[in-house]
Amino acid sequence: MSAPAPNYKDTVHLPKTDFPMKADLILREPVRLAAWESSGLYQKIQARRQAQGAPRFLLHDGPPFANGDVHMGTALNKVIKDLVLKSKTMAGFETPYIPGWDCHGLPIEFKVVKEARGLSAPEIRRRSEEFARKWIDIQKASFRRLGVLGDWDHPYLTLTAGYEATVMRFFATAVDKDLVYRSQRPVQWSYGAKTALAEAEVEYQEKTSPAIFVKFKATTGPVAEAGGSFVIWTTTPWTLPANLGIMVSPGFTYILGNFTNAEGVEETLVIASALVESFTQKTGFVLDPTSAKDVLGSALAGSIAWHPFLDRESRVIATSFVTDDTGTGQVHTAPGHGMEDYIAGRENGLGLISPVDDDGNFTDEVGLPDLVGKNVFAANEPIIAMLIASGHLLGREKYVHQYPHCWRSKLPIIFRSVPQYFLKIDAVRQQALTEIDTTQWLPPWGRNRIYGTVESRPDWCISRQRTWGVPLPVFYKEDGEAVLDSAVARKVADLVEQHGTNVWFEKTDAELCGLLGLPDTWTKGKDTLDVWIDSGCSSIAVTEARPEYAGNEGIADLYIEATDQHRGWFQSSLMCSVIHRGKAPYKAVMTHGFVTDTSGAKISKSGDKPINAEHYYNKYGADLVRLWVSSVDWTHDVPFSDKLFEQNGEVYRRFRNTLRILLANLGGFEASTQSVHHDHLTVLDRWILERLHTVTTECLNAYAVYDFRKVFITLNQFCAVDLSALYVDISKDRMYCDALDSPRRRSAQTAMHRVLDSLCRLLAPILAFTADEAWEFAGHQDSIHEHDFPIPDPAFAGSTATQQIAELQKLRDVLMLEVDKARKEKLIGSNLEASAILEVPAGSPAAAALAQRSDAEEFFILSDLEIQETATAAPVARVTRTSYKKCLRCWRHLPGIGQNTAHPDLCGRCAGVLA
RNA sequence: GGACCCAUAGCUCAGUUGGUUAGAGCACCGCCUUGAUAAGGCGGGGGUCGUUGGUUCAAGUCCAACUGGGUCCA
Repeated sequence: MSAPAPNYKDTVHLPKTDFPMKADLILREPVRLAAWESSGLYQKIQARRQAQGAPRFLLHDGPPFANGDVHMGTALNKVIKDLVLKSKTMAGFETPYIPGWDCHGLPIEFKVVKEARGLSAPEIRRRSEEFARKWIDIQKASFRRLGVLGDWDHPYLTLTAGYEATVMRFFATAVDKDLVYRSQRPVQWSYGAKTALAEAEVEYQEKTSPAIFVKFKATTGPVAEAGGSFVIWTTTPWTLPANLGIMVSPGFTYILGNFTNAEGVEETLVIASALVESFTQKTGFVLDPTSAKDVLGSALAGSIAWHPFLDRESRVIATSFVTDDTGTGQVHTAPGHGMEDYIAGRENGLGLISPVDDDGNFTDEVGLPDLVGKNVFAANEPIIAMLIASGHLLGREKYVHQYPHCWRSKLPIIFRSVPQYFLKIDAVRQQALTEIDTTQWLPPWGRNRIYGTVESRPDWCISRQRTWGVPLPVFYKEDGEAVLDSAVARKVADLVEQHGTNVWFEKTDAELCGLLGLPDTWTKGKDTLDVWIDSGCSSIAVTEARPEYAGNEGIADLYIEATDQHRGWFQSSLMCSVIHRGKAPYKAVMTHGFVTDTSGAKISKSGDKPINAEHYYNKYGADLVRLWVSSVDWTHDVPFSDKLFEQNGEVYRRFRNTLRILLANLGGFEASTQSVHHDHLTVLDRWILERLHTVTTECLNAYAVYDFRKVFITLNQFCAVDLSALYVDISKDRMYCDALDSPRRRSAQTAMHRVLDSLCRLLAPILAFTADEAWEFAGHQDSIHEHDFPIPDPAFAGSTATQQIAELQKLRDVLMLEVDKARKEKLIGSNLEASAILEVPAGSPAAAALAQRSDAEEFFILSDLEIQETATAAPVARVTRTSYKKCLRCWRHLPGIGQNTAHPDLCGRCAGVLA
């Protein structure tokens, strides 16, 4: 007879929102991005700050090389920059961002030349530019897709005429300051790429070299008087034809004595005393102790020895370059083939021989007809054979060491002397070092990295024998004399600014001289400038020149690149800036680690499979990539794997669902008219706002020091622990079942509204798309990115509610343990079916926290709770199944159900709501 | 060989100026929930904090050495 129970579900205020649970980032992000771009979001953001007269924060973009896809390392770099910019923006700064690309250089030219041999210089350059522009477009699309905001329509490119002219004018400045010279000097030469290489273009790889002990007959000095020979040890036999000397250490003690090997060969030799034992071990020559005599290195210096296979003397000199860890304590010196050899040779007037051509083959100058035209490494064995034949080889071994290789051709480099142009580093070194110490380095150990590099770096070889680059603006007279004239360089720069650098390559010598008003017999140089000069000039060509940056005088607040740039761009920028304006181009420099595999080994390097960023933003969405970046410790290398990346999917879902439930609970809430004054908020609401105050403060502090990981962790825990597990769960009863405008419900909505607003703002730099989406569903017409970070509300700076809730949480833990036992014993199912007795020590803080019984019941999400103050030392809980009836609307089991005749199945509260 | 960095749960990491029983997220196991549901809640297992010494009433935390991993430079 009884009528079916009314369906009370329709009377409950369930959360309601159109904000989708499923993110569909791959579909939604591009739509939002298009809206940002078509509305000119970046420009609006900057314009707003300009109108406010906001302070400027200038992040100068380091130009990635326009070559290849955006891999996770590139994405890491760009997203970190964007996190900095977005957070600085929201913290109140004007943050103009002009992205750039490094366009010239060997890697591009290498690919172009590989595809087609025998191209003319202008054609190589045309194809190189096409190649660079293709990759700029591809990379640009990736960076935009990742949500990086900036002036993408007006980036800076090092290949534009204006930029190239600036580079030439910088060269002119250096000439004016007498910092440029031309010299035959050993340079690191790649015969694979046929060019000199910069420090940063060299990578060390393991190589096995033939190490040999070679006898040099003494002709004068103490060794000659004993009828003996000097002995050198070298891993580069091919440099012996260029030998002009033997270095010894003046302080070492040398043993001069008779040595005999197993075959009975007897030699009178001189060996550093510390190395006699290893010499014997490696060559089999044993010293006869009775013949041994000590000679000090300083006594050997000045002797003359004779070259083992050329009709030439080799002078013994004393230097500080000799070590006693390997070899014989006597160092083969070929000034044309090594930096230390060169310095020693110059100081001692040895002269210089460098009989090797661009291809790494011996020239006529080598003095041995059989070797002419042979690659130097292929000449090692013939030279060794010759030494054996003449009896000059005392021993040989295979020697495995780290040897410098060309970063492009992967071939071992050689030291070779060719006429090159150099920048005098000594003239600016002290200033550069001083500037390093006025710069802030993040992390701090970066200071030592660059300081050491700058302290020890030799003069900067700035010429390259390449085509795809800025021409080195020098001419040569008929007799070959180079004209280093800043006025000429500036004229070339003006010409280039008008017509582009191709004019240099397309015009004949005579045409060019005509255009520049030079004698028509002069010829143009064939070198280009090192690309590190290009990018090193960006503070002149961009930071100082772009109107957006006017007023900064070329000094940026921050540079951000990977840690390898300490010896790359950070250094070249510093040197160029010190030469140009006597100051560092940056106030602070931040470096991040490399993306590595999970074992810590470098990936995203040529040779290994690069991890393409496109794969990840197309599969998971840009916000997932951004979230991953924010979760990572950029001060060290960043391990990466699919599994690690996907771990963040769970975190993302938590953020999204937290935003969603807040939005859903706020449906129909008018904050301006329906908010509850903070004096009338419930303890629970007060508590979450106190937590929000703390979280906001922590996040703002973390953003200020670029500690995005701290923001990530703080917000994740706030959402997971405070909001999801506690606040949202606990407030459900009043949100769903109270009257729409009950004070407790409005109190919760007041708090939730604030939490949502702050959460969107704090998340915005990281979840650029999702935070904006939530912002839209919260009823805003504009973008979250046009707003500021939340300001912590001092009304919630205290901790009265926090302390009270902390007590309740402890009691909750005790209760939940028992509730869970009861559930596992099938005594109850839902927590609301429990009847709990909680004993707390009388007079304890816990007892005080329970003073508001209804708050406590709500907090524990229990309907039948009895509290007893007892003499127990610690709180104790007991749980049974409740005997109360269930209210069919709010599902709590309460006394008094059935008393309302209109709604016999409802509790008093619910009946009241429906009345 | 030189300089620097790192070492805490299966994974990624927190652990403030040394001070109760070392925490979080993810993963895993069990239960509840169908009114956040391609969600949510509760409970659980799991760590001799790289090793060995030292300072201290007290060390994951400070010092030294060592081991392992990494980066840069020779």
